[in-house]
Amino acid sequence: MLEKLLLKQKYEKMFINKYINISICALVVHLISIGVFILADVVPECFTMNNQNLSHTLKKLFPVFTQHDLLQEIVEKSQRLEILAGEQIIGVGSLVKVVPLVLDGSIKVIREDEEGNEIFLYYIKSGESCAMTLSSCLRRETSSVKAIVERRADVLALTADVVYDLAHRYPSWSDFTTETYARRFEEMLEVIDHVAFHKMDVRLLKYLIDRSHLLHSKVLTVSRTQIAKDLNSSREVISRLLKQMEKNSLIRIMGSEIELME
Amino acid sequence: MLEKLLLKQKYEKMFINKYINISICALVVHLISIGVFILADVVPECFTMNNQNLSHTLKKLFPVFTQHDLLQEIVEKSQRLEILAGEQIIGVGSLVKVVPLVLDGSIKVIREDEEGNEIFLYYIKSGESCAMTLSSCLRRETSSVKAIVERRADVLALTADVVYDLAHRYPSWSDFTTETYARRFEEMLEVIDHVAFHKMDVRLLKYLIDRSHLLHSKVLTVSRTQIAKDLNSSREVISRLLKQMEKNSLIRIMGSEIELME
DNA sequence: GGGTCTCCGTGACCTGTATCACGCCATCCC
DNA sequence: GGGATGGCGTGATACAGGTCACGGAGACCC
Repeated sequence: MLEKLLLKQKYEKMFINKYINISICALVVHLISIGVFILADVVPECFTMNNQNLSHTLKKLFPVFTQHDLLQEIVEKSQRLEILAGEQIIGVGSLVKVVPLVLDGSIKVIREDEEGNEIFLYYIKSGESCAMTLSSCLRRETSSVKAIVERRADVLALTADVVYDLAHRYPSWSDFTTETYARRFEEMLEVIDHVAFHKMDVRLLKYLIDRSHLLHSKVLTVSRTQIAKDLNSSREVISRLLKQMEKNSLIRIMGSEIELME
Repeated sequence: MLEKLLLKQKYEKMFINKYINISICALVVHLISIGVFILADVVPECFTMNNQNLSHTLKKLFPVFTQHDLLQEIVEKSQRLEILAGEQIIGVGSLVKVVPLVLDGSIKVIREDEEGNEIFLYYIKSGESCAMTLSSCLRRETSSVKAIVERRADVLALTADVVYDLAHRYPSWSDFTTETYARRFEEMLEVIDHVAFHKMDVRLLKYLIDRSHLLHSKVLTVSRTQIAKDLNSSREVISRLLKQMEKNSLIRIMGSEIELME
C-alpha cells in the first residue's frame, strides 16, 4: 500500500513515455521538414572542405580528443545539425538515439517530473556534451530530462552504435566521457546544494550570475515567468525578490531587462 | 561584489579542504592501525585460494566484467579491505586515491556543504561502485561528497593508476563506468526531484522505503535525529511527521523502531 | 473600437517547516 | 546518589514562499 503511492508515479511515467515518444528519428525528419541545414546534403567538394574545417574546429573545442583518427572518424560518422532556438531536442521519456557534440550555441537541460514540475539543471555549451544522453544512449534507455536549445545550436550528432564503438576503440573517448560525467555531476551537486540548502534569494542570484556568464553579458532579458519556471518557484515570488535585490543595489531593472551590478 | 558572495564559499571550502585533507593513504594506515584485515598479509596458499574465490565472487557481483583477464587483473591489482560500520572513508575535500568495488555491506554517500549542511544522496551496495570517486579519482581532484560505511563493508580498492589503465585497455571496464555513472545520475535526479518538488512527508516516506529495501526489512531502527540530518530537516519536524504517519497507519512506531506497514 | 494574449505588480492570505524553549526519559560514569 | 549525555515530544512562534485575486500595460488580430 505504501509503495503504491510511489509506484503510481512510475506507471504514469511509463504511460507518458509511450505517449510522447518522440524519437530522435522523428526529430531529424522534423528538422528536415522545417528546413534545418544538414551537411550531408551539400555537394561533395564543399563537404570535403568543411570536413577539414570541422576536424580543425573539433580539435580546438574538444582538446581531449588527442588522436587524429578519432577526430577523423567523428567527422565522418557524425551528422551535423543546426537547431533553432526554442526547439526541444529531447523530451522526458523519449528514446535517445544520438549523442550531441555541441560546436556552437547552448542547450538548456531541464528535469521534469510526472506532474509537470520542472527545474533547470545546466547548460550544454560549445565544446561540451551531455552526460544524460551519453548514458541513456549507450544503455538504450529513455531520457529522464528534457533539453531545449537556448541559443541556435550547431551540433555533431553521433548515433548510439558509433558512440559504443568509439568508446571501445579509443582511450581518449573514454577520457572524454569521464570528463563529461564529472562536470555534470558537479553541476547536479550544485543544484542539490542550492535547492536543499539555500533560500530563493541566493538561488535567484546564482541563476542570474550563471546566465550572465553563459551570455557573456551583464544585461539579461529573461521573463520573470521563465525564471520562476527554472527555479520551480512562482512569478510573484521572483518579482518580489528582484525588487528587493534592486533595493539592495545588486541588480538594476530596466523594463524587461535585468542588469547585474558590479 | 555580487560574485564575492559566492566566491567566499569557495575560499572557505579550499580552507576546509586543506584542514581535513585525510587522504586515503592516511586512511589505509589508519585502517591497519585499527586492525582492519588486509588480504595481502595472509599466507600465500590461502591468498591464492582466496584469489580464485574472489574472482568468482567478482564475476557474480559484477557481471559486466565479461573478460576473464580483466577479472584477473582486478583481483591482482586491488587491495581488499574490510571497513567497519561508522567509518568515514571519504570526506569532502579529501583527495580520492582509490576506487572501491563493494563486495558486501553498504556505504552511505552524503553531500556536505561549507556550512555543514548535509543531505543524503545514495547508498553504494554490493556489486556497485561510486561514480563520484570514479570521476574524482581519474581527474585527481578532491571529493565533493563524504562517504560513511553504514554496514560493515568488504571492498576491493583500486588505485587511480590501475583504474586509468583498465579504462584504456578493457572495453568492458568502460561499460562498467557507464553503468555506474548512469545509475548514480538517476539517483541524483531522484534526490533533486524530491528536494525540489516534494514536501517533507513524501520525502520521509521515500527515505523509509529506500532504507527498508536496503536492509531487506520492514522494521527500521533509525534515530529521528539521523533522519532529520539525512533529509536536511530537524528532529522536531520528523517527529511530528512520523506521528502523523502512524495516525494514518502508514507505519507503526515501537519505541526506537519504525515498522513499515503493508 | 473590442477581443485576446502574455507579461507584470501588488496586497491579502495560508501553510509548511525551521527554530526556540522546555521537560521527560533512558543510559552511562563518577 | 548525582551529573552528564543523547534521544525524544510538544507547544509557541516566526517566516519564507506558495496561492489567490485583482488590475494594468503592451502587442496583436479581427
